[in-house]
Amino acid sequence: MSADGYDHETVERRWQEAWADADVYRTPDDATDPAYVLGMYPYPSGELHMGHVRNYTITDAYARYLRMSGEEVLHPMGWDAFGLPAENAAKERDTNPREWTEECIARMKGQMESMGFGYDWEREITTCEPDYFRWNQWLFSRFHEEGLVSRRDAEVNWCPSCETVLADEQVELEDGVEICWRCDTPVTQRELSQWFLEITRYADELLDAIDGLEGWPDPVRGMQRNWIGRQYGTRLPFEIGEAPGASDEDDTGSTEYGTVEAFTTRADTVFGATFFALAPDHPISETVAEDDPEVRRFVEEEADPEGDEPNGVRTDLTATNPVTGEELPVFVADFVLSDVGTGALMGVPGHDDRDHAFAEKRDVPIEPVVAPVPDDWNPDSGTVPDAPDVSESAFTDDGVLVNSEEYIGLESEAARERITADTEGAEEATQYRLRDWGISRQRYWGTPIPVVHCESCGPVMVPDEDLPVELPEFVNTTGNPLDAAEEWKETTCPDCGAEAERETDTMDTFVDSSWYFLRYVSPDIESAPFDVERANDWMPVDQYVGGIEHAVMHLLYSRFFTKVLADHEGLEHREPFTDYLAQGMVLLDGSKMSKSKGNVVSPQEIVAEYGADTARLFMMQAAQPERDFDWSEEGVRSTHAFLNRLRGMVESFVEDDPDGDDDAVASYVESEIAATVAIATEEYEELTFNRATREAQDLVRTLRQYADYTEPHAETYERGLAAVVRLLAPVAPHLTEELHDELGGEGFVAEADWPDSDADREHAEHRRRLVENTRGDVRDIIEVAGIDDPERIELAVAPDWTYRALEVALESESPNLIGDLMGVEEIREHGDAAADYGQDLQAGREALEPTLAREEERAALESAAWLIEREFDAPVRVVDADPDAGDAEPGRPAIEIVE
RNA sequence: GCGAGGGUAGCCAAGCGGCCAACGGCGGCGGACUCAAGAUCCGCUCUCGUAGGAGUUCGUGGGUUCGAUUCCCUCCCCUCGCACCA
Repeated sequence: MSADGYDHETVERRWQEAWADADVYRTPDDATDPAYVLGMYPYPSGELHMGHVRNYTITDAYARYLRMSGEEVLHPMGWDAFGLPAENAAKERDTNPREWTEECIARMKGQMESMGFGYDWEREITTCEPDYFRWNQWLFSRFHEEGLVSRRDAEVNWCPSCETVLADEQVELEDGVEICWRCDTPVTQRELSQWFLEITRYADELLDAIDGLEGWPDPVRGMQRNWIGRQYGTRLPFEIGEAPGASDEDDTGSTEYGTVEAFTTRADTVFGATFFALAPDHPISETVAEDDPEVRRFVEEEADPEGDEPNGVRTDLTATNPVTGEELPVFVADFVLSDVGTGALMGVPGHDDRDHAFAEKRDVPIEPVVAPVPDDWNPDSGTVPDAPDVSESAFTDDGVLVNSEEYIGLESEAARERITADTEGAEEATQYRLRDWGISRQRYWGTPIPVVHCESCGPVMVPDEDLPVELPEFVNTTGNPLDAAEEWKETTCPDCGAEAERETDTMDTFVDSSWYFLRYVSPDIESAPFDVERANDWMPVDQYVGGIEHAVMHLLYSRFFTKVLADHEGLEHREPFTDYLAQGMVLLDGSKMSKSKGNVVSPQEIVAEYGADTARLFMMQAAQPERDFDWSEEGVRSTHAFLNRLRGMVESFVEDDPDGDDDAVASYVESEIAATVAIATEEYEELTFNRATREAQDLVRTLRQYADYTEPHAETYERGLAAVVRLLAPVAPHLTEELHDELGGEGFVAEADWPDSDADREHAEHRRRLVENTRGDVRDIIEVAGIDDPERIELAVAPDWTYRALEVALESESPNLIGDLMGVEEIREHGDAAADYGQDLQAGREALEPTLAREEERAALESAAWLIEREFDAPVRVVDADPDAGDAEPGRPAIEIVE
């Protein structure tokens, strides 16, 4: 391939070295509020894949654009270096995670450099290094001090054979049985003491502040809102007791289980409650199960919270409806989840689909208590709509209350408020779907949780001066290697000095990534995780780019950390990322590239064959950054051909300076250069590199046609080439660096000034359209008239008065224009022509648009005449139309073709 | 089920009230250049017609409007996220 292309390898290496030598991408510590452009740091798997290349080309192109525009730029890179894959790889290869990770990082860093990504490597961070993760530990202690850390039991997936905890992704489903991915042993659930960060305390702010994240895509904002899932409702107290006669032992037990609160968003349906249900692991269910074999059997064997069918078993208990006083049967049911609401609910089969299904199955009464609002509903009329038929399916919308005693006739919303206010013990309550963040991981390759367990003091934080708690040497064992590291575990209690044991869990790696963007600001600081003052100046990240798969967790955790740091560590920003771009996927034949499917295009191979610039430019022009697109070998080749052509043009220009005149053609090219620069700049601002690069490519075509048509004016032509080189520099940095050099440019193009242009985009687009329309008209006429060989072509620009008339028409508000038009002397004097044109304007009134001014139009046509001459091989003249002929209009010259 | 985003010519894809038979690219066809191939350049590429022109189109069916690919509603399909969430 390089036989007919340039030697990209040499070119790329030359400039990569030159950039490194000159520290082009360094951001000095004394920079003032640099533009912070950041791509999500990668997990060091060892291979850069297309998704990475796309992600980092976007940030690199944007960072380069900003740098050329005169901004100071912060564009760092690092490694999300902790995580399970390294641990597994180490086991397989009989090495240790550290070595493995280091090798991967070295390899990927080399690949990044070969792509020409301009990072400030002085700011590189690696989360598995003690210099980094000690601050995870330090932050954990700060969170603890602020009461944002708690420890409680939680269920985890446990493999009895491997003796380890499994992440959800490591549990496979086979024939409905959850098994360990490694040894196929059925997975069990285990309660372990886990550490939690109390993100729920920030739930309201995390939710409400989403409204302010205007630079985030709406779907992501929606996903976060959804994830937090705030719901307003009512907490209702239900007295639980044994049903009369259910037990012959005693009659006193009607309140022996006390009050259970149930959360509901539909307090207006409380009169329709016909049963009450408890989660299988609710304390009362567990107590009942001890004596009631049926309940025990259900809890232990039948309950299937994952299944679609609502199952349940009736107990001997009843629950007293706090509003009606009615005694409701109590079920233990598997669709009631202990971590949703209070783990107990009132069942309203008439107005809830799931309750309806359950009621049918267990033969529980179904009562309608809310009716649809009638079309002609008048709340003051005293009439009450008929109750709906809910025997077949529930009516789940809000409506008007029926069968609800004193609340009959109220609309749902009002009824909820009244019922909540009137009922003793009821109160408004807010529910969240968001849970506290369990960060304990029973694994080796992570940040040790800095806690010591002392028999008398309990869990005690490791004092700051003893941080970091480093990892012991890796041992290949079945369970958690930290558990096996006896010597490491053994320590003394920081409080009482007694013998104690270290916490053997490590932190979720999302902790690492929740603040890494702050560490780049001052990667070497030894006294704090980050330099607060500098972070206040440099943060937030102005443009963040990364995969949509992190739309919830990583971004939410980062927002949470940022808010905590703002509240307690002097950070003056409450949000980490101003603008966030979720880049689309690179597909192959319409489906996601994946190793397991074997449909992968390796960036390394593309770079070897076509070069980094081709790979980068192809990706950026293929689609908008947020869109998925298909990888296409054809597209890559045509991109490569384009770069070669551009290089050829620059070379022949340098070898042999043209000496054409600064004529009309040159002025056309000149104005196209200005238009291209203006439009491409706007597109770069918007990160729509596909449109920006298309503009640059179109300009190359114009320049080529120019040189093809005539001997170009050297200065104009060179200005065009230089503009293209700069406009493409952010995306194809190596070749443009080379071409910049060949054109005699000073310094690096990477540091050159972004071209400026005083062209107005709208004006330029009008001009382009005028030229396009005129060419099309000429083409039509030649075709229709059957002209084989035109002798000359005349373009007659409409007379002055027509422009005046258009102007009047645009401003006029009267129902008929003609009067307004005829009120103007210079129009009226053109008699029939004016009347005709006036009719046209009136007819097309709603669709009128301003055009170029007459002189601009004339100049545009004169400078574009060569395109028509070139196409039809006949001389073109621009003339003034006969002022009374009426066949030319603004934006539409009259065309005469002489055969 | 709920929420979000989509469905445009052979394919990808822009347009998001009048310049729309609908930008651009790919593919296809024809031509120029070449000994030839490639690259490059110039046309054509919904249907009928030599052409003027006519007809049928922007998921489906309605509606608003002088006028809809563009706005509103119904339904169908696709993608993504959430989901026995009380």
